[in-house]
Amino acid sequence: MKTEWLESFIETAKTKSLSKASEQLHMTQPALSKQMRKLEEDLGVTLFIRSATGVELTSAGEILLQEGESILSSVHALQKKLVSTQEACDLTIGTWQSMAAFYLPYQLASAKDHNRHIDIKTSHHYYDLLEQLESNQIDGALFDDREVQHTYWSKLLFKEDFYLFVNDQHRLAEKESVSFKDFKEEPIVVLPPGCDVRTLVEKAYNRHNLKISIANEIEFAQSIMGFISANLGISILPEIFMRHLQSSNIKALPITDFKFKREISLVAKNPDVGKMLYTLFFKTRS
Amino acid sequence: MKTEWLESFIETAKTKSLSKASEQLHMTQPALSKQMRKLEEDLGVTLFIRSATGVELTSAGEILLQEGESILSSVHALQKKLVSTQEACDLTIGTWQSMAAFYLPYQLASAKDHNRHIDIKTSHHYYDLLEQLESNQIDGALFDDREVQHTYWSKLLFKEDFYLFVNDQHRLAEKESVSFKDFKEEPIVVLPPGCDVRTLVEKAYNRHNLKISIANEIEFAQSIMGFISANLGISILPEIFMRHLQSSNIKALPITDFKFKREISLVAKNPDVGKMLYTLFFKTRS
DNA sequence: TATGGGTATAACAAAAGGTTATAGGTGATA
DNA sequence: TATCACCTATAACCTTTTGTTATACCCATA
Repeated sequence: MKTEWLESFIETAKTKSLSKASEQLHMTQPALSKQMRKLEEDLGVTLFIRSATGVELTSAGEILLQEGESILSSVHALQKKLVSTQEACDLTIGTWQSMAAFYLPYQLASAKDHNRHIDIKTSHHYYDLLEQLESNQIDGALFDDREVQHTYWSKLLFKEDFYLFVNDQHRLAEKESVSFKDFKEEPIVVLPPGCDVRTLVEKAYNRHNLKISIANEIEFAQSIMGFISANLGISILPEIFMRHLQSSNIKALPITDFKFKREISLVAKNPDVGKMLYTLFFKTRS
Repeated sequence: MKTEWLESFIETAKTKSLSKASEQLHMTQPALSKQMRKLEEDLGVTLFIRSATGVELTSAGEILLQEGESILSSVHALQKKLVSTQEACDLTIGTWQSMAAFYLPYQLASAKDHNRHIDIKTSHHYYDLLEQLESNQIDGALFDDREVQHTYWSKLLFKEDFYLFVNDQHRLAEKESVSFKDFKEEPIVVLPPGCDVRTLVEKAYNRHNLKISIANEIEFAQSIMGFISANLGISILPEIFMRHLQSSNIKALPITDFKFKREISLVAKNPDVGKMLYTLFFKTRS
């Protein structure tokens, strides 16, 4: 049985007329006539006595009119409750600014059929993210958690390579690709410690027994791009920063001997919430 | 929203699996998958977290599982109540045996979509029918009520002519039609007084200033046919008796100067019940 | 007896709901 | 780590439902 039929029935019973009710219900009279036949068939009872002057209720119809309304209203109440409980748990995702700028919006946009509000909170450090997860300020976090001790639910989303970002006037800008020896002496602009990019870059330098020479430490990745654009420095950043680079004077060069990749995972305290976030926003759709 | 969706949801929530639930519900897994998407869309909430290992409920789903069952059961209870109140008022129709034999069964059969039990009670006299109407032993009666004083609801169903019924060996059997002068001397077999056929036949004789000559008075119309079939008499009966006459040795001849018609009406004490009976069983369908 | 308001039906178009076939993810296991 | 069993999602297709318009018919009434 359809609740819509019940609504139609109640209107029809009240107006004692299929034609009048059909106007109220914004449908045609034959459509309503069919609906009411369906309802009678479905319930197995005769609800109306139809005549050329309108319809009147049978005794079964009278009962349905009384009790149907209460059923309908409990359905509506339930629906309201469901929606509100869902709204009550609007979701907040914490991550780096780069992800918030270049990745998250697209993912959120790709999930059309959800009905939740998503907030995004950006951080500069692991421990900010972990703290916010622990205190339920955020429901999920996006970062490379391989070097981080935690007991949360986690799910790998994607891996990405690192590139050397240089101004197109830089001496290396002509090259197709670079290796550590090409720039090992050169100071680079880095993100602050506690961010996965910084950790991985340091690991890569260590692996080559090189000591990283830091030109500047900048919290906002966007500012690093500004530095490079002004030819004030170079930097090592993951692939995601290449987006929106087309019309700029910055080049991203593959680093042949940078063996590490960044692996962004979705981390959540509550596994159910994590799975839901994953399913709704990050699962690759065909 | 469809109650069927709710049932499907509950089964799915309980088995935590679309495939398993779909078996229980006797449908295919993709069909159930579609249903649950529809339900989510209709309610505007996410009910499941789907994964390759099955589904789990979101918090909205948990609530729906709890409260949905009670809604479903109240719907089922309501339906039961409706059916039983309708069954409680099974209908009884009173009429002559001829109507019960040649007319009523076809009318009842032609109304396929009702769901009531109809009883038929036969009588030989007006006052039996009226008494049973008054005492609610019958809900409706079929007879020609023009000569009967009553205050009930009434609705004309059809009119029919009278014919002279004779054995095919009878001297009049060769004629295409007859008039009163052809048989005015001949005694006829009649139904007892108090039945509309008898009343109308007497009126017709009176109109011609003839005195009816009664051969036999027989309560059961069927027995009259036996009399004629054995060539023991002739009779004046309405058209309805011509049904099932094909393979018999009885002929029905139009009576050219029999001006009266029988007018069978549906008579009911309660107008609503009358209208319902009319609508369900006697209204001419195109 | 024409007319206006009521319901039912026919014919058709659109939407919903089902089916099979198949893809692709996940976890257990050899 | 390859494979298998099992899960859900999607595509393509067919049938049923549900809506529309046009029209017939019934009935009360002016």
